[in-house]
Amino acid sequence: MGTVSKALELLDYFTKARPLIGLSDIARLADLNKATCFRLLTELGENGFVEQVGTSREYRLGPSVLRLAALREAQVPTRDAAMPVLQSLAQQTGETAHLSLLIADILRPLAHAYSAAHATKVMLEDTETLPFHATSSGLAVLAFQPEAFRNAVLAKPLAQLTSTTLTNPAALRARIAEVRGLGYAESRGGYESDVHSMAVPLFDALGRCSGALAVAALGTRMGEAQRRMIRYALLQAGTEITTLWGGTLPADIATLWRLAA
Amino acid sequence: MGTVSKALELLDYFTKARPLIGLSDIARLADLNKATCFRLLTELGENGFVEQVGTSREYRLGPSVLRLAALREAQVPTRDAAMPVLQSLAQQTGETAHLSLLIADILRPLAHAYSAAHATKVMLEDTETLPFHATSSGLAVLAFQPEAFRNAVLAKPLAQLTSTTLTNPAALRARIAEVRGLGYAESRGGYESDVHSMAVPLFDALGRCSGALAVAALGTRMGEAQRRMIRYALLQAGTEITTLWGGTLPADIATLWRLAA
DNA sequence: GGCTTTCGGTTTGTTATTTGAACCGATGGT
DNA sequence: ACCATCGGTTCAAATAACAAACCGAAAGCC
Repeated sequence: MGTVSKALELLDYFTKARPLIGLSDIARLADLNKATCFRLLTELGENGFVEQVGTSREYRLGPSVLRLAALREAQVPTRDAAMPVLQSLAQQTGETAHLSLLIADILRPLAHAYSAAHATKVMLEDTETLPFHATSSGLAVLAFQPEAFRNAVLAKPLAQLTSTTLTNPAALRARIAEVRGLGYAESRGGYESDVHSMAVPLFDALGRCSGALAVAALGTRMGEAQRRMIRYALLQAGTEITTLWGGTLPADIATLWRLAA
Repeated sequence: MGTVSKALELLDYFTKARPLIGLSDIARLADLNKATCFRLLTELGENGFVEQVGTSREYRLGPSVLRLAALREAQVPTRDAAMPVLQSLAQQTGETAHLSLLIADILRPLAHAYSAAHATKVMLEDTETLPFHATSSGLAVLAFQPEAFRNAVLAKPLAQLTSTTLTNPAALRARIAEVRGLGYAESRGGYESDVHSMAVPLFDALGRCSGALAVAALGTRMGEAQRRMIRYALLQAGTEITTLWGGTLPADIATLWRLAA
């Protein structure tokens, strides 16, 4: 791995739960030599990607990322464009809606919207990564990736997150094929035991699947009628976001979604 | 300069006016060998910091920056916290308000707000960098930096942007000392000949000046009464934003502002 | 159609940067 | 007084980055 990747990877260790990291800590996390790590952090710091704070000299993300993100959104309004649709999806379904993006081969939540309809709702403030095999978003994305990508994901160890998580590669392949045939994915307690969710893939301008849109609800609320309602709202919202992104639905998906709606 | 800095610098060549850049172009811009540049871009791409688009394989900023910016704002709500104040400042003064941040020794606009009061207003959609010597924001920030920083800035060539731009280092030093004594800065056509502006410095939690808040108006509208009104609104808004950032005004500035208000 | 330029991308041997272990002084807990 | 750990530094050894030349494809241009 190149030096640049090592430096950029350091940025990935900052999360909501761990916003400040000391030199020794981050060196351990990244499995890098402390001196190397120091040099990388210094260089990141000189460019405003991290900054040091307080007397303990811990590092945190710097202001440079703000400028870049603003620029990216100005060019490709991914988040801003999707946000209203996401909010209306949450309100329509009365459940938690969230949108995730495939970034550097990892599926990451980008935005979420909650509904006020129920006192109990699925929260995902601190989720950093969505496992492909255990979430509806992951399955939806996986179903529309090149075979090579799927193989790479299924070749890695698959965590048994709950008692119902599917971890058998062969079984997952069958499941994914099914998702591809339906045009949407469903997960019943595969990520957290009492959460059910449904997701649809989202596509970019070249027809590649670049993310997923999902609705997550307590399993106890997921009756057949509710499921049908959510599926309908998801297909609508998925079409809308893909359109807003200037994306194109693959013809077969477009057909599937039209029939299901 | 280290490899990491070179890679990060590449990201800085993307601007609103130049959102897509080809390999050869960016190599020329950065004055790097094409092979080197290619490797850096590839590595940035693998981490989602840039992506290639279209048949011409040009590069643009990738989605990774979104995630990092969201994280940064969650930890240090710089932009989100300041935005409402900025908007109210624009509305109050009837002119264009903008906020800039000192990032890696460069003063960059982070956000701006327009007023609907006049059909003619100062636009700064495409401004990427604010020259320290020729803008009120620049002077305000410069006045409250360590001496070494000031020296470094004044040692570089200073562009004569308009007929009234001050470029003489000695004269600028006197001007900056004056700004330090007043607690705010003013520029009359130093950046664009028909634009006058006033700015106040903003401070972080350690009392370091980390940015500036400014109001820019057409010079023809900048009478004495208008200037007094804008100065008052600026001091209020500057205090407010510094407070929102968890920053502390240096005692002398706090006194100056109290007296001026 | 053929000539030239420029594009994104690749290859190569040489060179300079990155690396890791050991080392500092400071700090804090026992 | 001791030990562990912190952020940061040093320097020889190892590795990754570099520049130049090259490639096929596409785009002007005659």
